[in-house]
Amino acid sequence: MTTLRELAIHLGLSPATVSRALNGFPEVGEKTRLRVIAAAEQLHYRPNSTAKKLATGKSGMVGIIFRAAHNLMVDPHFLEYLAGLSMGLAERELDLLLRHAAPGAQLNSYERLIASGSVDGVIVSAPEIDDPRIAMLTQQGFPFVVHGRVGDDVDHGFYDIDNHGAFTRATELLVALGHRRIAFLNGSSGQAFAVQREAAFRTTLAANGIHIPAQFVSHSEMSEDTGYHQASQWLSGLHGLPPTAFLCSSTLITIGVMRAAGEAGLEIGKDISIIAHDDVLPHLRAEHFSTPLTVTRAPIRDAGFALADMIHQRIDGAEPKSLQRTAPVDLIVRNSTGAAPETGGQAW
Amino acid sequence: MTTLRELAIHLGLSPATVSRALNGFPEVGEKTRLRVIAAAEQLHYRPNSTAKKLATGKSGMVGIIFRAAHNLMVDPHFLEYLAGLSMGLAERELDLLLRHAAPGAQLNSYERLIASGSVDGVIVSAPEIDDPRIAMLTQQGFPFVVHGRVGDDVDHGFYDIDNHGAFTRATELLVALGHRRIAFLNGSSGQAFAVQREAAFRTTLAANGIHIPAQFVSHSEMSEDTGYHQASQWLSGLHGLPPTAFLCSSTLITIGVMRAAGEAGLEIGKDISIIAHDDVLPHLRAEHFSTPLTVTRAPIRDAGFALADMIHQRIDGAEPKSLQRTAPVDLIVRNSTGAAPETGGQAW
DNA sequence: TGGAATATTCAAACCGGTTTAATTTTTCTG
DNA sequence: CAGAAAAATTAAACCGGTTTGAATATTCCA
Repeated sequence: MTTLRELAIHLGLSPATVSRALNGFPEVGEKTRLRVIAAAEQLHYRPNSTAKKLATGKSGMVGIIFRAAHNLMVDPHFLEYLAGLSMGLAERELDLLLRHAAPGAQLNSYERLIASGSVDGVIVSAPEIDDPRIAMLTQQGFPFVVHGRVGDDVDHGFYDIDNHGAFTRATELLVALGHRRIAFLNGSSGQAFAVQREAAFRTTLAANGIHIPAQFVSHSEMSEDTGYHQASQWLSGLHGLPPTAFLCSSTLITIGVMRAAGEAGLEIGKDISIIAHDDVLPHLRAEHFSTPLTVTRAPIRDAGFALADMIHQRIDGAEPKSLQRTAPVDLIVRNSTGAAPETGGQAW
Repeated sequence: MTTLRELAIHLGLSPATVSRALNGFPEVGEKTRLRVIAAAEQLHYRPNSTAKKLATGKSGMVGIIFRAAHNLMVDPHFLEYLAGLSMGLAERELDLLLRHAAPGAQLNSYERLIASGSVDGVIVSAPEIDDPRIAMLTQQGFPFVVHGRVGDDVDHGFYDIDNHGAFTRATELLVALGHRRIAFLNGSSGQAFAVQREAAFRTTLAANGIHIPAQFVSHSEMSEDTGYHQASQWLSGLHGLPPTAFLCSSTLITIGVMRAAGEAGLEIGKDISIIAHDDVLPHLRAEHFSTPLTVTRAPIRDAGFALADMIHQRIDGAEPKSLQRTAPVDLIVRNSTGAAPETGGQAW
């Protein structure tokens, strides 16, 4: 490994000039700069990133805590998100520091990460409404951006999709199709997005004079399993008349719902309608399901990409308030929705 | 941010002693050590990781290049793998540096990563048979381990599953069930694992006197889409008699195959048999498919976990040859396999 | 109690860059 | 061509730790 000093000696220059030449400072003579660059190239000189970090005080890294545990399923959406994030960061010459922390150790893990100076900024994912991580980061004044919105007037950067608009339109569509018994399979109750979606759902139904009993709104981790079990239970009719429509917070849940519907002998789009929110997992394309799904669509990869830009700007001193973005969501009608069956007229 | 120097002044000690006290060196007096630790605690002292890295020459990080591109699907297996890796690394106080690089820029990206001194070691994923990354890393003498085996007698650490054994047994099962027309949906032809699996497949068939025409072995990215298209084509009969059994290199491919079979009106496990390799994606459980799948099973998360230990040992100077492990694979028979239909007796 | 052996502590160099302040070289002006 | 201004270069300090080699305290033994 060639060091800057060696390179300087080789050129008969001082380290200071070499450093400046390589970093494009204007006070270096043009002929000198070319000489330095050529020599650096020839000797395969690569500045030691650690030394650079120490001297500049910038680590060139953005941290993200990977919430996982031995028996915990990791959310596949996270990968798409990570893809967007790492691509966006790479374009800005930033690296991603990925550290694992068990669910209970999240806050402490963020604290240690920033106190050690390993990263210039962090990304907060899957925030809850009064997320302690956000409180801590705000209090410390450390650069961060959030994936998701936890309030209308916050002092940090965030990227979110228009959950309210999306779930309002989805609910309106079902109502327009004559559905009166609509069950909602939502994400975990603490999650900010789940709260927004449920508010949109309830508001829209209330505006149409429809009441949904509490037991027909479920909150759980979004997986095929939970979708299957919840839908099976509802369709069994043991807890009241079965729903005629399902609103699902993810396509993963929907696979389970479709399995349950299939076992119950129901035809999707006819006996039962389904709308899912599609974060766009490339290997799980809602348009290719046995019944192509009606969805509210917003690629989660875009979120990662946008957040990469935001954290970069934030690190460079941009005002948090200027880094708040809510992306629109498309409602795409396909075959999984249809008019409510005649037997569906009776409300809960 | 408290620095070591400040802490030393506060204690009336030299930085050297404080450093030693905190790092557990034996030459520090016991009472001094306690005093230092208490003060560090009280002043919330956290050693600056960058400075530590520069002084020790160890970055405490392991690099991995994330192969992605704007229009490129990222393999969902990668997330499970990453989960295992980051958990294993966290246990060893190592962080993961994740950097994106487009498919064509992989080698250069690895070179820059190691030349900059950002990481102490790297993980090589999805190797091909004569992988230039492996050649480069070997030549540079840089610590690395590989996920997958590229040869029988190599000089680097690796973790692989017993692809040969798994696909031998899977093929034997199909043959024993009377199948003579077995199609194979394999991974991309360059991939090391795909080569191993195909060798096992062909060897086993040859031992049983069965010949499979080249067009019934496909090589592609493993997704639902490719599985669907390939299986549809084969089942159409345009390219020869349709297969009576499918061997699939992933459960993702299998979803597509099942869709194609459904559209062709075939009952899985009766009209047609399927065996998949299951890397165990928690949100896509083969035992929960509409027809529970017969699989060769090896959780890919285990690979990440094992590789974390290996790269740690390698960084600490372990011999590469001592870090080579091949994990066994279970064959689990469920409902997607059955006796070949009478019409299936004719070989290709 | 003196001197050697042992246990602690410290000053200073070092890791490999960046950056400030000072110095030397070159160019411009009268 | 002298002197001032501008351009180019450098020495040295610095980022915040670790580590070597020397110095100081303490303990041990005769």
